[in-house]
Amino acid sequence: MTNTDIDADRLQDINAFEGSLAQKVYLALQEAILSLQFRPGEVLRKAPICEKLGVSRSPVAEAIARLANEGLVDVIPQSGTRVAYFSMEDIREGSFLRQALELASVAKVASDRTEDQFAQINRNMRLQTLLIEDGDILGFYQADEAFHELLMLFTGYPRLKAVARLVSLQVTRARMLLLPTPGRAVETLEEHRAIFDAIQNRDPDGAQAALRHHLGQLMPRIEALAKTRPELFQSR
Amino acid sequence: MTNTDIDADRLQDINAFEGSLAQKVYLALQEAILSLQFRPGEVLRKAPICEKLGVSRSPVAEAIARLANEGLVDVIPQSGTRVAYFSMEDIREGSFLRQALELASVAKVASDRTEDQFAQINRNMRLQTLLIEDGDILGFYQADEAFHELLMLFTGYPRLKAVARLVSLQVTRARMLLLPTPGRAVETLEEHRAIFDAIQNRDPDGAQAALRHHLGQLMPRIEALAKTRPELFQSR
DNA sequence: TCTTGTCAACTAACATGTTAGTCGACAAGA
DNA sequence: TCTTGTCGACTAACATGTTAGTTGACAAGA
Repeated sequence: MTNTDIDADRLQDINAFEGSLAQKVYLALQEAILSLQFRPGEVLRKAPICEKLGVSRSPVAEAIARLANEGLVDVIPQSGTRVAYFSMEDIREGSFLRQALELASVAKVASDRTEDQFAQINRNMRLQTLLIEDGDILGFYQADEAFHELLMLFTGYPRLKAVARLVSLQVTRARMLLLPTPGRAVETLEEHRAIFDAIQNRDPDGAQAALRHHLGQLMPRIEALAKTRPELFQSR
Repeated sequence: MTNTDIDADRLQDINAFEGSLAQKVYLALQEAILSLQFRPGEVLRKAPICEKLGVSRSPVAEAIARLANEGLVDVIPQSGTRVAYFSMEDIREGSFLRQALELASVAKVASDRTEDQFAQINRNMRLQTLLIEDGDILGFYQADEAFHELLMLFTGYPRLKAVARLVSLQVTRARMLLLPTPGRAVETLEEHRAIFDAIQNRDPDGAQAALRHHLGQLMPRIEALAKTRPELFQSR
């Protein structure tokens, strides 16, 4: 356990976020953890965080409690808090849960979609195509996320998106390690198109199959990371 | 909004639970809300709760924050906290999310189950049968829950059960209004048996279909409540 | 070199003090 | 009767004080 570094003050300004102080601190810390600015195993010290952000211990304590609940930090009572290591078990589970939710969503959307909803998905698909044509990988990444969010949004269940995000936070963090490539983007677009076609045809089973294939591409790429970057998966 | 009653001190002793003070208070309050001892619309006052439970405001505040996050209470900032009303939208969503998770689980279990796991499910099924033979409806209710928990447990994903519980808390609360009947218990057992048979035959699709049918029985019965007990679904 | 015991520094958890904002009762006026 | 404005009681959110428990460094002894 030589890796007991202390976190520095590489935190965004708190006012970049909105809500209560606790909410702001929570978002700032989560951002830092998910973007890997805070690395697995690093110790989170409350006092420096309070000082840096200019708030008292209460909102920081509440924020850390939420992060612990999400599994992004490990709290050792009466001792300390550290950024959670990657865990393949957690990531596999998160992937499974997310897939379960998205499969149910896409089936419902394929069945129940309105024409207006379809038009919005269509627009997103054309945007994806456009961004790939321009080689804007980062933009495509965002459109990709928007595509999945649209599917969940159109179920009409407002909490769905938040739940899906919650269960797959570890997956989201792990994805940060996968550098996006043009080749993979093209493949992704094709997989999205298969889902899109099934939705157009109001084919729930086809949409599920296409989505299952799409999401199935992710885990093998993350599994490979466990061997490339073993230090991030340490202990646990 | 004439229904601004104040909550009384009908709370379990805190030491019936374990964990930190905040955890104990959280569990005690959640218990009271889910069991409908605290009724929708009632105002939660911190001071009496602190006094009754013999703790300071900190753990109570943390407990209420968690309940708000789960949607069991509505916090009006700088004003007050009240027990959330039932909302058909919330309940439909919870049911959808739970079904999504359970469908994925049962398919995986039907595919991957070990003989030992099957034996445990088999034992639970025989227990259910036994309890119905004896007319022990309450016991059957618990075995029913254990049946579903086993399915989630055997996926090998430890958070699954907690997530499923989290997303369907409103459904759980609503179920408290459905008085269990011997007739429904017998039907339930038959539906469980269909799932069980598909698991025995390692038939994921069959298991999903059987589970879908089983879970599909619940929502219509809850929908009926919205007309029988409209006061609980008020406003929102 | 390897234990073992002590102790200081640090922490989470809890208690308590403070503040700004909301709500409802009630009175004054129309 | 109905509106309107004031004021006090209450609240969530935040700041700060307190406590008990853990950890790790280090020295004393084997």
